[in-house]
Amino acid sequence: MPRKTASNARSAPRPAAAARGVAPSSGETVELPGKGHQTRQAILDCALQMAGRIGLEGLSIGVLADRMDMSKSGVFAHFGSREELQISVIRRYHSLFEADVFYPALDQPRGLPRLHMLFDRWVQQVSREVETGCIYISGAVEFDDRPGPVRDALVLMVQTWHDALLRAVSQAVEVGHLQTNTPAQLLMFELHGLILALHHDSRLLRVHGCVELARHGYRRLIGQYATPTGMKLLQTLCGAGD
Amino acid sequence: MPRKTASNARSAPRPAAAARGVAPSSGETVELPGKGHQTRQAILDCALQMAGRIGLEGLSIGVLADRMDMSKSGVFAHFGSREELQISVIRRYHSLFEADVFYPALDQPRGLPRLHMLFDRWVQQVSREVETGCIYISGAVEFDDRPGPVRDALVLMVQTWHDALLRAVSQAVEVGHLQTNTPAQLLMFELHGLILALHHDSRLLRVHGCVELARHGYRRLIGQYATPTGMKLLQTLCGAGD
DNA sequence: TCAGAAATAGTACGACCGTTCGATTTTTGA
DNA sequence: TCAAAAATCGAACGGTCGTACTATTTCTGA
Repeated sequence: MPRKTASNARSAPRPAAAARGVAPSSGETVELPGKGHQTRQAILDCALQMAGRIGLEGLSIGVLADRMDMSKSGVFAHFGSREELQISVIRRYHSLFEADVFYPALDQPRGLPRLHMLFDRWVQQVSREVETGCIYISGAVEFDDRPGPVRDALVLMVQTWHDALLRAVSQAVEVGHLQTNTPAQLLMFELHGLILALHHDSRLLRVHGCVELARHGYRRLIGQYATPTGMKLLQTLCGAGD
Repeated sequence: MPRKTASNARSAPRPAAAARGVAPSSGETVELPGKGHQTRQAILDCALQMAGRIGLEGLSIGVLADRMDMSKSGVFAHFGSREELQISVIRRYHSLFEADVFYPALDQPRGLPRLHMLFDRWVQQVSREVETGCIYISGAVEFDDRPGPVRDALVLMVQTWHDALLRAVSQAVEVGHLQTNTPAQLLMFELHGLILALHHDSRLLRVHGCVELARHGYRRLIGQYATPTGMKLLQTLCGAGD
């Protein structure tokens, strides 16, 4: 394979319009790179949906091409390798996750209100059964024992999200909604556990009302660490009941 | 494919020694079905290890045959189909799980002592990083969207284990270690979440000390529902320090 | 011991996989 | 408008997969 290497190195980063145009002259909705970018996004959306059902490892360029009414090589050219496709799917999920879960919560004031919205939207994201499953969770299981760039990309995204959540917890302590001796890392661990159990029970066991279980767990958890100020807020945020 | 169907129906349930000899004349360690059973078990152990790393979907009969120094068809004949192999692996994991986690805890008295040992051994089982990963957890993610006999088998095993754990919680209430108003289902959900978070953080993020996080979470969780009697027991079981 | 049964090997098939490469169509910008 | 560039196609390759079928070896029990 003498010339294959050179050719491969060329085709991988080059294909289609890879650059992210961030500042087009006319407006943000007009894509800078032209039509290639559009189809690439469409392919990614389709791939994301597939990956949510059968996993990143189950992604097949051939099946993807069929669903897109394109040729295999046409789809392939946008990514240059299956690995790049998988990474791109992860990145796409990340940006959708940010848009649906993270950014909206920034409008809430720091402390429990923001933390509450982060968790609430996280729950919604994970419990949407009809739609795309959570790539973070399925990817974690698929790639925890598979070193390589895909795993690296996944770890980066998950870590970023966890860091953001941990920051929200710390802020809740700073503004006096949670007690100063709150073990932030443990709290994060437990919140994450609630989400994972929700994912498991809703998708595998099809348990009825597991969304409520996750929410109750959250209330109990936060209630244990909340200051009096935080408790009042918590009751307002969660509505009536226990 | 006229005669293929008949031949297929024959080869699937027949191959090797399928029957489970439960009462051999000489002793329990002497296998009834002969040599076929031995190699079948050896294949399953190898497959279990592979599945723990790359998942049940990643299992390949060819690779399995290589590792066993056998021919593909030789391995294949023991199961009749890939699906049967996957199901057999799940069953094997289940019986190992029972032996390592469930049965030892039955020696403990009902209530918190037994529940504690169940959770403790569950933690150990999941956090063994070098060894086989947890098939329940990886299988759940792989098959939650894939109907079929493999999924059915998996759900059955997981459900059985959850039921057993729920029984242990109920008993802890009955013997007065946990308060009578303990929400058993929620407690189960939270315990399960701790395990899932442990699995995630130890394997994907490689977080140091996440076993301790899971144990702390457990202590906090049980502590919240424990009666005074239960609290004393809990402190004894967990050792010193909060 | 020796025939019948069980276990294993060998080979082949068709399907799908990711990837390459040259040809062709479509889009783009001066 | 028209040539250059980008996007897409079509065909083919080597590889792996699960499975079927036949032949051979190994075990087992009367």
